[in-house]
Amino acid sequence: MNPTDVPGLPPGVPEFLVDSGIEALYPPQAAAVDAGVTEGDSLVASVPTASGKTLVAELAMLSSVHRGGTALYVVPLRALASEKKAEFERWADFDVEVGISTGNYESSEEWLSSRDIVVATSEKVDSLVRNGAPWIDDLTCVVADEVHLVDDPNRGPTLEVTLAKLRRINPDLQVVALSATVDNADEVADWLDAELVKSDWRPVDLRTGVHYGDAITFDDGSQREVPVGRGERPTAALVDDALDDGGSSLVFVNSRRNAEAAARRQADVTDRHLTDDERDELAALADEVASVSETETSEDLAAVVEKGAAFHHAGLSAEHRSLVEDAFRDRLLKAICATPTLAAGVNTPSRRVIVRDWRRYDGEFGGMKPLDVLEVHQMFGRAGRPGLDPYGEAVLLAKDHDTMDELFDRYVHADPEPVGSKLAREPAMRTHLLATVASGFARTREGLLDFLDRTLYAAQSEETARLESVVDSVIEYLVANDFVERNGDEITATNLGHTVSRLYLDPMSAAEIVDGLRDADDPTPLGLYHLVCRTPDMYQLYLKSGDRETYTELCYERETELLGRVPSEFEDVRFEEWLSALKTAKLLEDWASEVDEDRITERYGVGPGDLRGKVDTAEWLLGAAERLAVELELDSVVAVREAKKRVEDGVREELLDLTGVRSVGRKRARRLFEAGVESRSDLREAEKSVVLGALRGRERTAERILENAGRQDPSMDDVSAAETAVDDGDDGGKGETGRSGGAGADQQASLGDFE
DNA sequence: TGATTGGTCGTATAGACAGCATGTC
DNA sequence: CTATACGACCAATCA
Repeated sequence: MNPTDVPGLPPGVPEFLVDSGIEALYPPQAAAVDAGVTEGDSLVASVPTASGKTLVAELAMLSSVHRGGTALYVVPLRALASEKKAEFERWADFDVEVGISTGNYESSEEWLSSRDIVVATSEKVDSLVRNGAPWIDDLTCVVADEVHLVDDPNRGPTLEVTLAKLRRINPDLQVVALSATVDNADEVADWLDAELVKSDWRPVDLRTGVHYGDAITFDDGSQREVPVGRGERPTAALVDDALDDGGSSLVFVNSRRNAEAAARRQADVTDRHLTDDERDELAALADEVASVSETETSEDLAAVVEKGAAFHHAGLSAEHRSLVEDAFRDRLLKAICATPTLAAGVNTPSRRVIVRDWRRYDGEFGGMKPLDVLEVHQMFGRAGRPGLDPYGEAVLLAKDHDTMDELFDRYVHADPEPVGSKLAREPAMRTHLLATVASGFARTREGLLDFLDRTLYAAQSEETARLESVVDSVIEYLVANDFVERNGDEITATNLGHTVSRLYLDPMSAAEIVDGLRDADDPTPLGLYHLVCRTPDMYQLYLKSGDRETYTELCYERETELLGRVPSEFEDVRFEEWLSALKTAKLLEDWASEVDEDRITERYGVGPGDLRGKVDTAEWLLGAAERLAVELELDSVVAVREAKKRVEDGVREELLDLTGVRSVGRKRARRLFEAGVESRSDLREAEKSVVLGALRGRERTAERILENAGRQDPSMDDVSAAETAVDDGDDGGKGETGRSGGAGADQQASLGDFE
């Protein structure tokens, strides 16, 4: 089928497709068109990664827009949202405008409602529905990307419920669900009243196999010799072998530490294959990587990047990740060693994929648990770059013959697991039942059950008894915590319940916060950080060896600051969790006390990405706590707001006025303060030479800051920097800056003890 | 003698959405 | 209750 044969597209689009090299549709794409995706019919496409799913979605959305509608593209990750938005912007010439809406970035409200295509995460869509965004009612087409994630215990139910709500709001809505190949795609299609297109077709040949001894054995029985030298590791031999053919490698391992260690070893291999030009480019890239942050992670990454390899995991900052991903896509980096993040994230295809570790530690399982077939197949799916590689290879590693047989059975010749709804789990129910009541989708127990009948859970499950019993116990919980009220049969959300639903909080988090704040007289930042850290919406840090003692001690030392009653050290299982929350809270307190980033990452054994993540979540939760305090007219509002501002800017109290000035962050604010410029008004009146000195003689920066502070004459012409007492950043590892009295001083004492 | 190999022991274990209102060094 | 790999350390072995 040719693009010109596709009905329903805006004029010019088929020709545009042909011009951009798409002369014939891939078979699954043609099947989707035959099933009516461009004529408003719903569809489930269960096809391999990189087999042209995105074009199917684009055809559906373009045709829907052409008929005068608007489309929504739902993704599981923020990074994917920006990737897709950029991709869809190629339709700008056809008057199709694209907007984006995620937690950290959003096109403005009225602008968004004028878009033809909006890209958003499933949580954001859920939140938009809860907050009654008007344009949601006018949608004509929704695309759900990676719909197999309904199986995810944490986030799957959100996708499931959101799709159910969108369909209820608009019964004529066209739903296009894109899925990896799963066993029971037909059930998903039944649920969505959609046609099913199922295919194994791939544009680039994929060969999967197992390496054992000195060769890879592929699924078709063929072999490729890849001898492993004496003392050499199989992974290194495979990376080397791929490079001999001019191909890159993507290695999946099961822990961050392994990713970093393996990347160091691979770097020695990739280093041997570099041209002089590549070496220059890599040196520049390494500099860029190193300058992202002054942390060990940054240095370690730069050290391997220089040799053409990299590691990739969630401890990296967003900048690190995109630098690595882009350079790998540009074929500058020859090998990446990654945790499973990469398999689910943005598009990073590679000639060869090596799944080195196929088991991962799982605390609940109590040991090393084999990865799901679906997960491994997702990794396999990264092999082969369309248009660049003649074929892709995915290889598992076996160290003995039995393992080889097992891997063939378990992964190479196996079908992926069926996906199943996780909606009946209580944490998911808590959030979604409250939201369903609060946004008026149901007003009674029966109404709730009726709504739930539209979900995948109901479509998959014969008996509803389990669902009913979870619903009942969750209603009890919501009533007991004053989120909903019962009047006879009717269930309505209280004001508090409405607020919690709109804030997108887990009701259990809200209950914890409300309890803690009610108990609080004059809460300290640490007390508030601990409060939000022990909610289920915050992932806590692990306790490492020795941490138990450290934080038990800290817990007693600062017991008066902690909100609520400390669980008993000896009787209560919650004590452990209380300590992890304390460790996490302490990290936030360090951050809000201007401890350097590298100091924090080292002290808590986390990466810069984790630090950002914790700070981000704390910001969100403290913002929510502030709103709750306002709602309940509690005295702690001011204390919460200040604690929030301090994590947001990463500074002590006395710098908050300065960091309120645009382009002044934690570093510059501290330098200015130390030079005697202590507030926004000081900035307007201070001696210019002092300001310039504090800013290390950066004239442009100084001018910008003075201007932002509202100074009349910001010009730095003819001003020379004054000497300042501030030491110059290279502070010999002493992260804690600032000793000036006020609120900071009493905290300083315990900080010292903590070392 | 120094380099390489081989054993034990201790230790640590993937990921990341959301409100609101704007912007680091 | 459940596993495994890595790195650090130290001892044994070989050129």
